[in-house]
Amino acid sequence: MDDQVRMLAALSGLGALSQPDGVDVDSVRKQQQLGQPQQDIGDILQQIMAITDESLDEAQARKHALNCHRMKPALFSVLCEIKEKTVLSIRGVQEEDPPDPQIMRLDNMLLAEGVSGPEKGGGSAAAAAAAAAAGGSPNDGSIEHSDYRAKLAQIRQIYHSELEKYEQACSEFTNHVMNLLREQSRTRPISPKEIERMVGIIHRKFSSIQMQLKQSTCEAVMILRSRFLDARRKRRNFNKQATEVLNEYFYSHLSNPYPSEEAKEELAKKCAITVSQVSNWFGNKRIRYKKNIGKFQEEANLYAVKTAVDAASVSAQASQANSPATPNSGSSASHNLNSNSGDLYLTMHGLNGDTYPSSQVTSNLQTQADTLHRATRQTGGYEEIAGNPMYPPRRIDSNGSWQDVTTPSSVTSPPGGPGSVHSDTSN
DNA sequence: ACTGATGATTTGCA
DNA sequence: TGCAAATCATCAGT
Repeated sequence: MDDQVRMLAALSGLGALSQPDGVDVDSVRKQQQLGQPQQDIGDILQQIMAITDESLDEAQARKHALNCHRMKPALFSVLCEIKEKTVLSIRGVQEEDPPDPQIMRLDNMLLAEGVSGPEKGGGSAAAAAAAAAAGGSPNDGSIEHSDYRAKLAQIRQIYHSELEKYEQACSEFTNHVMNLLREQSRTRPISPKEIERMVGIIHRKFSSIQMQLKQSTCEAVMILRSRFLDARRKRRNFNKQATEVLNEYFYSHLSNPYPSEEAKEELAKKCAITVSQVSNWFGNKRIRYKKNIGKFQEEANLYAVKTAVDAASVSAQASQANSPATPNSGSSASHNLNSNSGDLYLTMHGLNGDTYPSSQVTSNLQTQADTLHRATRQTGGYEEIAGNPMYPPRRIDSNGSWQDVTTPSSVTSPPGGPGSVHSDTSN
């Protein structure tokens, strides 16, 4: 306690000594020049410090006495000057406070993502971009779109409610501190500038909380976006119809399952997927078929039936239109995606050694296919039915090429032959 | 939770 | 550049 008194006494002296720095202490000097000993100030300070040791009533009485003391204004003025000087020196170091670039960046980002911008629709552009980049069918896109928007709205809501809480807490705390300072300003010198500075400090402290909030919101948006933009994460199986179309093409071009660019485009259109998805599908299919032909044999036979039935019905229609016609006239007439004939039809045709009246073709093919289907189920493997004429066994040659064991590839997939829309035979 | 299927990506090759 | 092969990540059935 005595130390403090000495310090304060010294401080009061400092006020007078600081004269060379241009600090105006006229009032003190006047008091001193008027014969008031400096000791008086020391006494007052001593009394102030002693207040804390006394009971409340006593302190109140002392306080009143001090407030009425004739030296009080002088002391107050000295303290104000000292404080002003200290504050100025602190301000000189700390006060430079340009808008935080980090906050600005976060604000811009939140605005761009539609989190902090005008209500609703702000995030639609980002959502659309995400949905578009994710690819997939239009339906899926819209589902993703709404899903994305819903999640973004959720983030937005959390952000705004947290921001509101933050602002409320900030203003509450500021008010509290301001009231406290105002209250204290009655007993100690606190200038409005000092209050202002204190408010600034509080806001800076709170802005770090605000930055954290903005940062985590940005992170949440980024995670959300990456989830929607990363195609792998949002992988959806193609619908049944699309898979059927692709399989039909694959198995009807088994000797050379490499669709040309045009064929890919047409398949993509038919399946409502992208060309690259078609490429991916064929890439995967080829490799997986090659790895485990037996596993796919049943599937192959199923599609054989399907394509054969289709081909037969097409040829039936054709033969009805032009009476003396062979069954393959219909299928070979068109060798695009709709034909499904490929080398399969030739196989089926050769199987029976003769042409059928068109009305019988379908049922015969179906019967044979059923038998084969059963056989496949019983044997469950490619090896056992390798001799099955429904699908001539394929082998992968040393180059990894697709080759027909029974027929050279030049025969099964001639350029421009039935159902052959080949782009690359080098594989 | 486990597992096989499947669409997408990566890497290396010709 | 297109492909094979390996791998990843998710889906979907159990």
